[in-house]
Amino acid sequence: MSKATIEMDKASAILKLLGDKTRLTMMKLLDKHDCCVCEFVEIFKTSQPSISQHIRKLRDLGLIKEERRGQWIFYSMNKSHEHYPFVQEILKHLPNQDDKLRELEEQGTRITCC
Amino acid sequence: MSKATIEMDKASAILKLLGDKTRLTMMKLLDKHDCCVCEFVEIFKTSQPSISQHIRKLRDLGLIKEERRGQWIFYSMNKSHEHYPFVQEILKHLPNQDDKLRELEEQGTRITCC
DNA sequence: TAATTATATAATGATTTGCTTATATGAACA
DNA sequence: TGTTCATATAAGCAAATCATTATATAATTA
Repeated sequence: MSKATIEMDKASAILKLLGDKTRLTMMKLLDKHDCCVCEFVEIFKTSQPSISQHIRKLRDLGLIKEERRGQWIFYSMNKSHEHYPFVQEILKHLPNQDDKLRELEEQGTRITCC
Repeated sequence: MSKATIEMDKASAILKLLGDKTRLTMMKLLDKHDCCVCEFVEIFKTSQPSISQHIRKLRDLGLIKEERRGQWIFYSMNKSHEHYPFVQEILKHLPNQDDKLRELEEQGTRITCC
């Protein structure tokens, strides 16, 4: 029997995390691309600890996965999360954020770092 | 031309409001029923000012409408809000909350008040 | 093995949030 | 017209949030 609905506690916790512009943009990006911390630092023009803390919240809820590749740690959407369909539905309504990654590529920042 | 996506600022602001269990439940209820403040006070077992403040936030973003009916002020979903489809999509994933209103009816609280 | 790079965690502080109590407003009714 | 009822607003406070700086950890490279 498939899970049609989410408990209210779970739903509000997820929405709370997505209710921050930085995290919401991260999630939109992660839905299509794996990213590492240094890329987010570049994109959001903020400190590395700040990014790490946003990531931790998303990871604590299991929404994203972590994978070390050598020196770097890559994050990706956890598409097998119980409530990924819910998250995906939300992300679908948001404008594509790929321009942010394209900027990095143009700067060479993407390649340099990861 | 229909608006397919929401600006990130707008989306995160909406999600932030929905990221609170009380407001999320209110919205789920309001999607099907008009309610007045006193009903919410009963349902959420909290103070009237607390409910009023949650309502104000939802109203400030234009997500709900206010209508005075004599002594009472009724709130309802603003279904013509630019981003109502987005909100509705989210609410669709949540469990029905009608039992909360049914309880009020059984207590007589719903009828008494409104 | 020492220095560097990428990231996480800890500690701190300013801001925001969400509640509470107290008070104001506005309609209804006796 | 004064009292009551429903709601809003104001003020105050504790807890949560989000950034920052400082430090720790773990892999890489010289």
